[in-house]
Amino acid sequence: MAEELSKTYEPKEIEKSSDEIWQKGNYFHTEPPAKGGRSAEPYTIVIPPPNVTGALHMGHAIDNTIQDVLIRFKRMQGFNTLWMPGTDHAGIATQSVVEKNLKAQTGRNRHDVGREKLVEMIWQWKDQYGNRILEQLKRIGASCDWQRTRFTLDDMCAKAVRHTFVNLFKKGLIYRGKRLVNWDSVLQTAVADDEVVHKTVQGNFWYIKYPLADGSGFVTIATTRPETMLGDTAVAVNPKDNRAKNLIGKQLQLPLTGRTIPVISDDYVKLGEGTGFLKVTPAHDPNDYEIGLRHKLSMINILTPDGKINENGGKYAGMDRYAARKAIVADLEAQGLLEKVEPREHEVGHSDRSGDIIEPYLSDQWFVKVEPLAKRAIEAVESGKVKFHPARYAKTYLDWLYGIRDWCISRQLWWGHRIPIWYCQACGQILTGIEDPTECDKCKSTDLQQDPDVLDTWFSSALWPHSTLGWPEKTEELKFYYPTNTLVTARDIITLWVSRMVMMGLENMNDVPFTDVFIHPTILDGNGERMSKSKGNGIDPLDIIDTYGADAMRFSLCQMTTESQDLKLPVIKDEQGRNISDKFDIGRNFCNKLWNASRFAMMNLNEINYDAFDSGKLTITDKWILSRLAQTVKEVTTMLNKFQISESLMAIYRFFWNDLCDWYLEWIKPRIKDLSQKDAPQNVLAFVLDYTLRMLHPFVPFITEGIYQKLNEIAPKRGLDQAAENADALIVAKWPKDLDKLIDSQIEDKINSVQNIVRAIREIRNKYTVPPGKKLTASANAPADVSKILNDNADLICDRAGLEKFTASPEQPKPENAAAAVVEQVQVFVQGLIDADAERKRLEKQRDELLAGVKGNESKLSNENFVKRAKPEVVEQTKQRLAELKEQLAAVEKNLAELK
RNA sequence: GGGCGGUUAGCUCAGUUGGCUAGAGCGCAUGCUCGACACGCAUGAGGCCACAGGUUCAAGUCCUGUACCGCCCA
Repeated sequence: MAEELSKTYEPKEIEKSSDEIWQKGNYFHTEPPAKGGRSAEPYTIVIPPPNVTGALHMGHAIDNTIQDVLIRFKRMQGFNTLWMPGTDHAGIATQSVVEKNLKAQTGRNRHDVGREKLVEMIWQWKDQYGNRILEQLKRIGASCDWQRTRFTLDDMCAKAVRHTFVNLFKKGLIYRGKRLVNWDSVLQTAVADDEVVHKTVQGNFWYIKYPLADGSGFVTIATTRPETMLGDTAVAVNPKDNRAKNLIGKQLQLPLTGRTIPVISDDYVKLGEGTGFLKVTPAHDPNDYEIGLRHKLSMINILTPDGKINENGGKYAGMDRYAARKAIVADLEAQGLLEKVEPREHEVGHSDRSGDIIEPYLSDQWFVKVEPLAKRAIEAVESGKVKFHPARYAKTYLDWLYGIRDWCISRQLWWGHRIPIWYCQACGQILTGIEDPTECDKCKSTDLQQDPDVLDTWFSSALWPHSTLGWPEKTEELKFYYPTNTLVTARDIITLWVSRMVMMGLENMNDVPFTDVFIHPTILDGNGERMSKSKGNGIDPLDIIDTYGADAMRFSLCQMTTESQDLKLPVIKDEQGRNISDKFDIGRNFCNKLWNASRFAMMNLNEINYDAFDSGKLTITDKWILSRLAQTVKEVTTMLNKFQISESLMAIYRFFWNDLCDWYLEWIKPRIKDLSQKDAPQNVLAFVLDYTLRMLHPFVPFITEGIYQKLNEIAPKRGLDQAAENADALIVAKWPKDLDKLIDSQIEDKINSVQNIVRAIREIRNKYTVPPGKKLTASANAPADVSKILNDNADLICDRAGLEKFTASPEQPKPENAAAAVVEQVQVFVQGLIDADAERKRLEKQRDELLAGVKGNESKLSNENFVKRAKPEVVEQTKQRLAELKEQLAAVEKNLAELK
């Protein structure tokens, strides 16, 4: 005999026991059919690899909950499902954490300890904290195939990176060039465009005079970065600028340097803006760089890698760039060349990682020539091979790819995939290869030196969907699971990662990496701000799990996953001072309700006898709940396939709470205790509970698994026409299907009428504050067909409305001292209630509402154009509606008149 | 500067291709310890759908503009 469920829902216990069941059954693991796996259609998701030394935050929680919902749904539908987990080495983030620690603990920097030692330290750090986040993901129930966990720096991924680099290099798609890069002077590395955040800062516009070399006057330029004048190689004007036209070609004396520079004309200078004269510093400004190329200007670098002025800065050499700015301004002022200073707000790029102001900096970098790759990636989305959900995000992706620029892939870091390029020290030849070269293929020298830089982390992440499956080897996994199906991620990563995966997938595999991209909302705090550690407004998912339970958190997150782009979670503090949010109440309340409804079921299913059950003898309520179940299954299945996470969950919520708990469970209470009647409601209840658990399982896996196990003990045989196949565990139970034959709209209409009568009577009871235990008598005046339905189901009405007697008939007059209500075509009379004032108030309110409805519909119908142009069925509907309203109005008015 | 969103009940959000009296959860009010559940039950109050125009018989929904908020790209 199975024991009863505990009185209150204890998430911790059930999370533990359910997880044990899943581990024991090894249900998360999968193999392709060629290696003994289930032969079924594949369904694959690759996890967006979180930072290996990161910690779980709400973004991970929602992202991975959604992936788990999809994977569990597809697993139950019978697909051979693979959810590939893993982590990303996060080059800059990880290295800078270790460097910071090193500095704090020993005062040394990376150059003090050297490359080999530092990399060793980072690996140690990774071994200590790496996978912490994966352990955390397990707590939210992520059913990843953990046996396949990958890391972007592991051998399998490294091999893919090497092959990709060499292939692209040989195709001429990787090249080295001197380019202006975004330079982070603190981390001393180039960073990608997308690692630069633009912030508005308060600065100045310095107006500086540049004298003409012939002494005939001067021109004035304005700049926010006066120190860059040390690298100026021209001053530009717009060719159509009449004031400046005659100066084109003349020489200027560049102050503080002793150099002369020409005045040139270039369209880039906008007419009528600023002073009309633009200083050109090709080595330290992207626009000036373009101008420099057009006019073949020399490019003078004035900075050292750590942000100081270099030897080209004359007397300012060695000064920090901001100290130099002060000194230069002071010197200009002393020489009378500073015209004025204006405070000015302007945009300045800051490093996402170090926070330092980014300097455009001319240096040798490796680039991927992206255009040919981008072309195919654009085509993949435009042709519909890759679909975004919601569809509007395709535009973000396409806009970025249309305007794409070459991708700087080298990083001056030590943590990452080292660039597989060697320079021959004897002849300068550049070598690469799948294997490390030992001698120069040109001069046979063995004096080779590898490029010190590593690759951008996104380079390896871009390969994730195929590298994790074993590419370049033609593994069974790769053959079976690639292309994957769905990628679930946030919108801020569409350009950075999604587009690059599509490009690389097409390049290496000649096929897209996934067919659907689901973009979920970004989680913000109650003020609409991004959650972050520094702001202290972040919510830790583990705190939520401790407070509410993992299922409650999942439920709430899914319930909030609509098509909106942001998801606000107002933050409150709990007693321990932790950040939580009462938005999770809905999930906790739901889980508690599910637990208790199941408890009720278990308490009443002990004597269940499947063999005595005759599905031909179902009552109207049995048929009704089965119809509602079938309808819900249909909707949920459709919606989940369209990524409508919230809508599908809420459909189950409404079915479970508003149909099953509010009505069906109450209606069967008397029957289930009656030995002569109990077989039908018990078996229907077991069946409905079973199927409800199945539908809910992807969303709230722990609690549903726990309840399912109990159900298997208590009611091992269950089903309708035949006993259903029970699974050992809910996680591998079959997703409900083929229930459409149970949908019966006539029965649903009948029960709906019954419910409306019950609600009307309850309203009267409430208005008259009738004690809940007091039984009343009620009657109804209704057309013959409706009367029949109501009389047939009088016991259902009496049970739920607290009546001892209910009868309906077309001739029923209003009894003395009765309160009256009008519902659809029915007048309900509740006897023995005699508060004329309250009654009048209630009826007058209803009369006013009806009157408004009548007027509205009448005015529509008196409009010729409406009758003429609206669709006939709409006109017909309106007429019918008006007739109904008028009828109800008449009934209400009659009742009002009789009150006097 | 360019692009994409958002603005609906006190709060957080739904609202399919325009068409019954615009919905949910939380919160609020009133009444409820009847053997599943007070993390609950019943009932109720609460909306100029940001603003201004336009299209249409009909606009929360489509179009134009304005304001504010957010994100992405430069």
